[in-house]
Order: sequence, then structure tokens, then C-alpha cells
Amino acid sequence: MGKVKVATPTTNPSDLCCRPFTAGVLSAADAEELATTFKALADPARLRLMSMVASAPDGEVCACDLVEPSGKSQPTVSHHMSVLVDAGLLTREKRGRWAWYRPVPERLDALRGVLAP
Amino acid sequence: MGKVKVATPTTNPSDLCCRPFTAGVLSAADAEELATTFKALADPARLRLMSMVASAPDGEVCACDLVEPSGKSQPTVSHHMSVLVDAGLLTREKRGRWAWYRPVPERLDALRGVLAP
DNA sequence: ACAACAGATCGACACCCGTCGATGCAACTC
DNA sequence: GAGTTGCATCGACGGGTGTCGATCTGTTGT
Repeated sequence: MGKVKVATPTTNPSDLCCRPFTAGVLSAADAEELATTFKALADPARLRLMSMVASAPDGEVCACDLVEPSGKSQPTVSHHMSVLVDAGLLTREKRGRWAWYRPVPERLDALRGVLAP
Repeated sequence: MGKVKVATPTTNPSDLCCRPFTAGVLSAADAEELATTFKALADPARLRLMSMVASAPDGEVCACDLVEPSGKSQPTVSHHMSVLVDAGLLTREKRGRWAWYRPVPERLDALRGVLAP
């Protein structure tokens, strides 16, 4: 029987710290947390990987289908995906020997909420 | 009479390259451009500076009022502000010996548009 | 049990980036 | 004109990051 390991998200789903920064000056701690999330999106390779997952017809995508179209090596892809998962932007579910990724819309919504009211 | 130099935005106001990445896989070029913008927000110090400008009561803020509350040196603040201006997130206007910064809402809106439909 | 395979981890390398003191530059004051 | 002030630029240092080849771990198939 196939083993299934659901990824434990390093951070909670949609609770991003901050209100829109129109609403006041960010604390040092809040800024730190927010920056980590933006940092995950601040790389071209990760943005492309992110868009591959977000635009997947089935709502999920296998890691094996990311290496070739991304043009990066397998370790590099694995690294980038871990960064995105740690940032709470994706979830990883390991089914058999394959890893499947899904977007976390709540996280993206929370991010958008910071950029404006 | 006071001299006034209006900042020339390095990039155009609101034309951020990309549609929401739910809509398809980003091209390498688009990903590069988007990443530059996110990179500007991927630093705690810049996020705090950004929030100081965005939440300014008068809609603008003087650079002289940013050094002390940010806790960074004057050259560091100047560097961060340049990054934000180059990313099109802020505009700089030099009046006399002071530099005044304003947010660029269209740019933030465009960014939000990428994060979701 | 053994081979094949997907993916994560490790080690190493080059490069970028945040930071600050010192300096340069332009505008205002006297 | 000389001094002052606000800001940008320069040079240098330290730490972080993207990248890949090699290796390890765990699963499937024979």
C-alpha cells in the first residue's frame, strides 16, 4: 500500500502577522516575519515554480514535473520548493516516492492584505 | 527661491509585467522583473521604511524623519530608499535640501494583482 | 534480497546584499 | 565667501544565498 506523508506546515496557514502598512508603522518583529515571506517570492526561479503550482490544472503538481521546465537541477528545485513550503505559500504531500505540491490561497490573500486595504 | 527636483521614476508607474500567476507559468523575463520588485520588499528595514511612508498623515515624509525611528545609519536609510524608488514603490522629490517620499499606490495594486485574480 | 528510482541533504563555490564610517555634493544661512 | 546642513556616493567588511555534483534515505518493482 502506498504510504502517504502529509507535510507539516512550518508556519500556520493564514495568520500572517500584519495589517496593511497603510495602517501604521510595522514593528521590528512584524517586519522580520513579513520580510521572510516576501523573500520567498524574491527569486525568479521560485516565482516560476510558484506559478507552475498555482496554475496547475489539477490544483497540484508533482515535483518530478518541475525539474525539466524550470531549467534547474533537481537539488536546486528541491531547495526552492522547501523555501516556499517553509514560507507557508505551498504545502507538500509525499505520496509514494513522489512529492506533490499545492498552493495555499489563504497565505496569498494575507499577503495581498498587507499591500493595501 | 527653493529649487525643486522631481524624481524620475526608473520604471513606469503601474505597468508591472505580469498577470496573476494563477493564469499561467511566468516567462523567465517576467519572473526576473517581478522578483526585483519583491526583492525590494524582502528586507525588514525596507518594510518598516515603506510602512512609515505609506502611513504618513500628510501622504509624504521627509528623509530626515526616517533615520532616527528606523534605527539605521543615514547612508543605510538612503540606500534602502533608493532601492524602493528604483522598484517603483516610492517617488522621491527633492525640495531644497530635503528629500520627500511618497508611496505609489498603482504599483502596490499591480503587485496585489499578481498574487491573485 | 536486490536493483532502480524520486527526492532530500551535504559540501563547496561564487556571488550578492545589508551595513557603516568617511567623503563628496548641493543648497541654504550669515 | 565661509560655514552649515541634508543627502547621496564610495569603499570595505561580514554574512547570506543560489547553484550544482555527490551522496544518503526511503519507496517501488522484480
